[in-house]
Amino acid sequence: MVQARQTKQQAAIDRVIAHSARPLSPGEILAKARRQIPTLSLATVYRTLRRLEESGSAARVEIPGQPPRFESRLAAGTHHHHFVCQVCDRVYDIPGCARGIEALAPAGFTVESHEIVLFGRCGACVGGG
Amino acid sequence: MVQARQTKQQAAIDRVIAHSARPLSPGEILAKARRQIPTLSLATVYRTLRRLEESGSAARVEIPGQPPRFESRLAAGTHHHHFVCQVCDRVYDIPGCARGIEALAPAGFTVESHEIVLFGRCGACVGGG
DNA sequence: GTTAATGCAAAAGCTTTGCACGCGG
DNA sequence: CCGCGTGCAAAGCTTTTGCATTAAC
Repeated sequence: MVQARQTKQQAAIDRVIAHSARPLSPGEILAKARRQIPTLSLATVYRTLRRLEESGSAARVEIPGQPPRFESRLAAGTHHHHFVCQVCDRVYDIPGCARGIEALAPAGFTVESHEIVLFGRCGACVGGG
Repeated sequence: MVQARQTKQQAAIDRVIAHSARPLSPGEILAKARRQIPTLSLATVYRTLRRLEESGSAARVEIPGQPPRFESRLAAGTHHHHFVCQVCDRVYDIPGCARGIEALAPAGFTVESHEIVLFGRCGACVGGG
């Protein structure tokens, strides 16, 4: 059912996400993609992100208290979590995962997935007091 | 510094949160509090929630992908996390916490706080297939 | 009597959607 | 050519804010 057309807008958005080392918000994606396609609209960014998300090319990253961000599935790889620097506001990918975290669920509950977000100071901001 | 006036709106909102076993959204809080104060406005709910949050009486619970909810500090007690049932959409408090979770942070990073959300099926929904 | 808090409504973000046109296949 | 994808603008939602009034102290 891939009636998807390979438009340059979509390609540009895909490229922006793939090239980013960290999850980007729709606005950031728009700004970066407009360097390639100045007429790109925010609506198209949202529509394309939804499509990328559904097709599995991009993953939505929800940081509590912040607007949604998106990252490339390719760049992100597999299961991982996120670290939010409260100083520079950057969001980092964390490769590992806490084993046995599902044991936290009450008896009789079934855990299907989980989300872990660490807040603190990144390496660049720890030194800065 | 406490120039706060003890209004019945604030008291009602506080009561609603304190009596709830799970985090409530601003809209839910408004609906419940209006049973006591029919003229209560949503704006007041937001303003009061902000005050309660600042004073430490209430805590904001951010579930990724969902609007913010609020719970009572008193009811919630201390450090805990949340379980989101993907069937009935309820949010449960989880008493425990994964020890050593801060070790996930990259070297040189400082962790100040963290957020854990489990997704799955609650006890009531596991049986329902 | 002061003045913080409220209620209404308008405003401000962010995200979605309707519609006509253009481009991809 | 056919119709999906785009761009624009308007609509929807949630949250915030301005202002006059109300009520707490």
